[in-house]
Amino acid sequence: MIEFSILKRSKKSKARLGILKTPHGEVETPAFVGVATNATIKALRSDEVVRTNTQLLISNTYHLHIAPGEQVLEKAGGINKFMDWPRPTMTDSGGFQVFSLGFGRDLGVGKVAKSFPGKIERLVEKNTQPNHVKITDDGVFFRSPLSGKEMFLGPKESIGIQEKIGADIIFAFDECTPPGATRPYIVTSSERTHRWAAECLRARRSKQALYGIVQGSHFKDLRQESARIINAMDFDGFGIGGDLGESKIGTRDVLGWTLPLLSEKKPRHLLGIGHIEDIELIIKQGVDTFDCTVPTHYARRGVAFTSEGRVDFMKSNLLDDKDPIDAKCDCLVCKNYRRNYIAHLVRAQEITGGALLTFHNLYFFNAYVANVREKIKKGKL
RNA sequence: GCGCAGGUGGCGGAGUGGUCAAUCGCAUCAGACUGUAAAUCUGACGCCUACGGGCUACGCAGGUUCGAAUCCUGCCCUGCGCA
Repeated sequence: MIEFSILKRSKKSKARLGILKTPHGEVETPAFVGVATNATIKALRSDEVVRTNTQLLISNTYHLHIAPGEQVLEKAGGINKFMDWPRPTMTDSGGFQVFSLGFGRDLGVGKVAKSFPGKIERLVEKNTQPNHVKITDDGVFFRSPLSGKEMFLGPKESIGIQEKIGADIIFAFDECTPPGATRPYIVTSSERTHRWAAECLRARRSKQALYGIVQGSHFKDLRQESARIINAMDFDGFGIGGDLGESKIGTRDVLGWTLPLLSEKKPRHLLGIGHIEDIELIIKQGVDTFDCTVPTHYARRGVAFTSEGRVDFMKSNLLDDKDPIDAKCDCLVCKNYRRNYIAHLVRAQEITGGALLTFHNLYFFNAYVANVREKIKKGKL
């Protein structure tokens, strides 16, 4: 059960300022969503995550089903109580794992094609299957990369698991299609995703908000068709998933084709996109929420995002640097710690290094988006 | 002093006659990362290079051999044991 209200529509772009009300409180949109795949922002306590001003978290059906199992979360009283997180939550359906453990793994790529120049030498043709995942009309057979155990996830299974996990917002089970998939592949895959979307709606018993996911890769007509089909169903909001083209322009185009076809009254979530340089671009197209692993993931690799760009704390010259991570940041880490110490921790592989950078990066991303909201409010964006 | 073990690239440590500029790990350097198989992965890592290759190297100095990090002799050094 959610309520979404739009406070302001930009005159300069398709950006909108809104409030998303959930059983666990309100979210000011546009909002960054922290990725807590395994019911945690890796390296941080939930109370610390609150202090990064993260408003909303997304966890993962596939991972929590494998361990500890959704029953554990159900018995714990739902994911909020389980992880002592007081604010709103989402769960992804496992649709991304169809890709990441399937073609993504085979091809050695992520969902953003341009990140892997020259790597996608093999097109994914219709009727081909990935090596470690089997996609059928009813759902997907996975083999856990950790245990090797086989499991099946389809629309009904995903919804059943997500209901037990108990997030405020859940997603329809879809196939996140790989970059390099041919048009015939996308046609077949999208049809299946649409069928699954309808099944997810039928399967839902809870009062959780359910978002349908638009696919269609970088093909304009397929994206538009998918948007129309998903929009016609009784979803509470929308996810935009899959391959978003080979450049920022591609991403802008896909959103430009898709979002105007979706009901204005319902929130739109862009799945898995959000480098700093993407944020204004996607918000200007009318995205309300978006999640991205980048701030947390890069933090554990020793990279901080700052007002001056990325800073790699593995570089030895930072051992002599007595400045904070970002002089313009007022997060707890920037107030209390200097670069030389963090560089030492990162280089010595001390977990505290990753934790401090995770805190800063999340704070920085949230502050960045808060500033974008401010710009919309002031009519600057 | 005697006995035993050993001295290999920044470090640890393989190799014990040719396929060795020398497995591997660490460190170092560079790159990647967008609904997290991810505190991960990839590459470089003696010197020079017109990228074909060339040069110097396995404690030091000699020797044996077509050929030595690998065998022999002497020396130096380290650890352990016994005096």
